[in-house]
Amino acid sequence: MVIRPGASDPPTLRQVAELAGVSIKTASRALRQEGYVAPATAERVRTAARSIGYRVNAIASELRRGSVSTLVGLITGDLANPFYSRLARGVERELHPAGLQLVTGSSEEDPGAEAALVDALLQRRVRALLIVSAADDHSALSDDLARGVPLVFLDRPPVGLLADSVLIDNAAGAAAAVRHLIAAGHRRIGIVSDLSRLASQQDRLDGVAAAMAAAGIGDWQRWCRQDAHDIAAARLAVNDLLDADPAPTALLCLNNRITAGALTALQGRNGSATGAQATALIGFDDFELSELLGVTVVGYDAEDMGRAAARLALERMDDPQRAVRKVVIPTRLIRRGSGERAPAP
Amino acid sequence: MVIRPGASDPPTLRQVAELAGVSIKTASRALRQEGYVAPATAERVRTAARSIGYRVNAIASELRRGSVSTLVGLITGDLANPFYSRLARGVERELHPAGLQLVTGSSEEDPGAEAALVDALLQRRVRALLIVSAADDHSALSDDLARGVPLVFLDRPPVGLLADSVLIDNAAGAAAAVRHLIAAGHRRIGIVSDLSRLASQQDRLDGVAAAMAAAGIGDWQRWCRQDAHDIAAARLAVNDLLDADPAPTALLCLNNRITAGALTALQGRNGSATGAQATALIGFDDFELSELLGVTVVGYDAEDMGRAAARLALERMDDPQRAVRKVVIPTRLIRRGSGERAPAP
DNA sequence: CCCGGATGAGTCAACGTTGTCACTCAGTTG
DNA sequence: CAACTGAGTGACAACGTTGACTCATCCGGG
Repeated sequence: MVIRPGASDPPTLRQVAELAGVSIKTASRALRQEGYVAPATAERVRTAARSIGYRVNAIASELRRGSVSTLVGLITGDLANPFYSRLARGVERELHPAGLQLVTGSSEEDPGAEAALVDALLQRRVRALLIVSAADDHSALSDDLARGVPLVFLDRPPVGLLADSVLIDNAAGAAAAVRHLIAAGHRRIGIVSDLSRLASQQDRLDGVAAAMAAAGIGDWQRWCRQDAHDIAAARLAVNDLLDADPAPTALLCLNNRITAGALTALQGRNGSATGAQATALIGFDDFELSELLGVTVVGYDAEDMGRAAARLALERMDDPQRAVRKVVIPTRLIRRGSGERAPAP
Repeated sequence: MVIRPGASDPPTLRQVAELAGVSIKTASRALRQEGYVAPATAERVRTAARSIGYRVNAIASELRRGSVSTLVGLITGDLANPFYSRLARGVERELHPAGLQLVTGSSEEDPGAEAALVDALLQRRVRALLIVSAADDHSALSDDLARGVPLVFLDRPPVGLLADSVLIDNAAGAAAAVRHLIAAGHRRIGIVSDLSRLASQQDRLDGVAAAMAAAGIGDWQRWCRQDAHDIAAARLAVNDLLDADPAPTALLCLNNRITAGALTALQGRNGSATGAQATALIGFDDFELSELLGVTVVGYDAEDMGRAAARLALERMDDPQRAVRKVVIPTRLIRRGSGERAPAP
């Protein structure tokens, strides 16, 4: 036995009851305001509880009530990415009024780590699981889904599984951006995307392809660079594109990190990321200070995505049998200058 | 009784044991790799567990083992603020190898909401509680602290309580910024700060006062604006300052939101936030794209703060009796141009 | 050949709470 | 005045897991 001075066990209901001179059950009733307790007794119990700093043991309480916790799990790729943190805020704000709490975990985009997290959260009997998945197959979760654990896929659709999801209208947003650039006179448009295995990136590329095809541009893939997963890789990819001959006159960056990398690359070349002579630029995902930088983006409300996902989860808790739903978050082209530049003559 | 088709209870150890034809305890031993189980038996148990999708019930397990969860609580003001989300990432990265999980909650800077969150997390028997507190008194937590719950205060020090903390070297950072501006020739320096009740803001103002005094500048408070809690308020405050007569020739913004507001205000006035003729500017807190914008800042490593806090918590779990520690995160003046501009003639 | 230790397995209680049932005692009703 | 009602209270079991025991068997050494 290890002696840990200063570390004593928290008070239990039994101690409160003894102090108040009642049975455990009466103490429980008094604290939970169940009724059928004489006002004087209830007051004695409350005083006793306060005096020893009693707090119900949620672990015991949950076990007794059938192992249903008040926790909801959220798995993302990286807590510090503004997109994910806005998602998280939306989720949290929607859960809070329902008395639920958020447990977060980062997969760092690693399917193995993600599976381990899912497992840990389900062991903890979370009430629902919201997940921005890095995995390319989710059939392993079908048992849990069948068992009634609300499962909501965010940003990337479930594969091999029928579950609720909240997705961005990726293809439409990317297509609109391409059309916007083409309308400004561009024909050579550099496309930079993140990991090609991510469905969201694929969808954006599909949108690009559709818009290019509609405009009769066949060789766009010459100026397409994929798998730029961090800012540094994006910068390299953009520099590579701009060194091509002929170089693209416009850039479309398929997520916020890539846009940041592109801005850095452009600044390195022109001395200014936003100079009037610079290459036209549209970024997918809005970002802080994008307005200040005059960057045209394909925006959407990330916090609202989180809220929508949380709502889907809450609704499924109420009715496990309802039809599977897919919420599509619309995108909006926000013109700020960088996407409206005509190609250099 | 409510019928909820499709929602069945998750499998228990007892079911695994029955299926494998062993006792519950043997099943437990096999799954937990405790030893003293014949290889063939262990394999039968594992197969049974897999076939029915068994997952230990962490709630029951934790109760049995003394109500110690593997959760660590983190309370911040706003999940989506990049400062907090970096903190969270640091915490999470340090906790993960220790097998602990992060539960997050936002107080929205409201002491009442914060108290409710603390209560909920302690009811859940979190292993430790990390908190960026909006409250101005923490003596209510002394019971829990005495009971051995590791409590770590982040960014803002504990009041009325002796507990571990991780603080930024606010006064030194702010003083360095002021000295830097003075060295560039400025005498009228506008200061904009967030809620004055926050200790971190007070400390930064103390640093400002010290540096001003050392330079013999006595009337600096003329150009000091407080309680600018969001970007819009900061923009207003900065505009107000720049309309003063005489106007300040430099600005020091005491957090990241204020800097964003100031940049917006400057852009509104000059057409460009970074134009060479603009007012000099230094921001406290580094931010994404600050390099791109050429903004001089007082920076520090927020992720490292989170890691340090998590480490303090882990160490206190090992030794509840160790002396209270305060980790001070150093700041660094990062010169990017905006803080090096001389006053307009 | 018997004893001691290692191995494999099972029984039982307990963690702290809450749902169910049962009991007591006033007060009311017929 | 017996039967009934309901407020107030308590005893007990159970949630699912695991630690502390116990028990049987087998094997090697003295």
